[in-house]
Amino acid sequence: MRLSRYFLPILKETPAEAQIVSHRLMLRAGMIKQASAGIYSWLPMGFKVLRKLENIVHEEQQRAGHHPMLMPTLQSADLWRESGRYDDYGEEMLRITDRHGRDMLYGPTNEELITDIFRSYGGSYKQLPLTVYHIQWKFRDEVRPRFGVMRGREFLMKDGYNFDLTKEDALHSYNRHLVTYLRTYERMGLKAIPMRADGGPIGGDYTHEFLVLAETGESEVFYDSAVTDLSFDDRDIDYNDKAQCGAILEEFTSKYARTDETHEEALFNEIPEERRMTARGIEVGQIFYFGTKYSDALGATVTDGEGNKTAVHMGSHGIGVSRLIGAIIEASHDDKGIIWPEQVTPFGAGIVNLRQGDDATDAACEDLYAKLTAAGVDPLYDDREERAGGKFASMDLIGLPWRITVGPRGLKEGKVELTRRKDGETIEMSPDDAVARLAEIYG
RNA sequence: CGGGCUAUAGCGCAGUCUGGUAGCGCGUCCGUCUGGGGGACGGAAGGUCGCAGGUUCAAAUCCUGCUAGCCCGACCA
Repeated sequence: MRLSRYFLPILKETPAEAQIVSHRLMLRAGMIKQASAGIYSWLPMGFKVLRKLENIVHEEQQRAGHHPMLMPTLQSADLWRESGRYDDYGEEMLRITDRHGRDMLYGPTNEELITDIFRSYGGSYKQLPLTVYHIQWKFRDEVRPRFGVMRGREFLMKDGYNFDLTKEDALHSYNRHLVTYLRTYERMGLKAIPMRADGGPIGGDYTHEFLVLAETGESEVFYDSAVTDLSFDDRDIDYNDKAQCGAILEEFTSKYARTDETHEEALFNEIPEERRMTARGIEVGQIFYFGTKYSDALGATVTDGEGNKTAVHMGSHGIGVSRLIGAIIEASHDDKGIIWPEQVTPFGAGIVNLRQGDDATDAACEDLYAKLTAAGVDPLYDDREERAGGKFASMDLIGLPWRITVGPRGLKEGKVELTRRKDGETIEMSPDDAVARLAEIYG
């Protein structure tokens, strides 16, 4: 992409409403624009990152055999009356009346709808196990939306639902989801720690939240430092292997790690003192096993091998996809701007032309742009009539992991500079070497 | 939902107390010089001062009502 042709409204000054760093940087980097309280438009670069996150979620869900689908944002109140949650959910649920006077709602989650779908076609245990999911906009009418996309009212969430014949099978689904989540967050360059959680309005005894450690996190967390040493490292997983998934759950959840909601001081104090950590975290996902709560309420049954009707065991699992962008920025930035992990960066590298209009420099940049594009690096070429300082500041702000700096001085020696955003490390090399290097990084 | 606050040009702000022809910085557009970390100079465009009503010869400014947004707390993916 040529920056001169892109829609990237970079702000030099911070809009007054933004308090936390991810919100400020997202506004300044031209990723989002507030439409009303807690509701945002996603501008091209923000949308690009959002799509990348969605893709990672899709890939990891489908790798585990979960099926993508799409349910509507608007739902009928009838289903929610049937489950009893129409009244329980309270003011957070946005209620709407259509022209016929029918009560509708903008879905805050989809347990009812998916259970209704399942029961409509259900019947045999032979269909099980089944896990379906979708990535769809949700609405929760927060009393006080804030922090940009971190606590919006409208937000993009991946929510998945598993249907199993027995509790044992459903717990395997639970474990399997934990594994997919570990891998998903790792692929986004995030360290998200599973912590024992509270069921909340969705309910259920088995539930873990995934938290990204960050100073601005909304939850206070308590954990054994041994959990942050754990690393998933792209293991080869057989998602049907109950023992393997169970072992991973055991490995990642047996150490103490809890939010303030479930924290128990006595248990915490059993950890050796030097490993007792208190910090703040951003919740980016949660998994639940809630048994037959919804299948009982809504009559979602299957016929088992002996001809008896039995309620299916269910679980649900969510990832706050739009919130993740905020979480990634909170976890990865400096005073100059965002520092994107390579896995989710909107563009693989930036090309900074220090002397726009100089024939040799322009030609070198064009050549780099073409080669990087061909190599799949997806470069952003800053071809604006700007001075060097402005271009550097813009690149630092939007936070692409790599920058190629092209100027007449270096070109005389046949060199450009390759700079890593994370630490500013700069190496001079030939343009072709820079292309090869980036092609390898993103290959 | 309790408490606090804000609304003036695309963004950040001053002007409001004490009513009298709406300003600054950044950004934008044009030109010249410049050219490796937000450069200089010259010129230009851009505002029913959140909305409605009232007081007044005169309202961004005073009064009333409304709307939107922000912050702290309680609550939440």
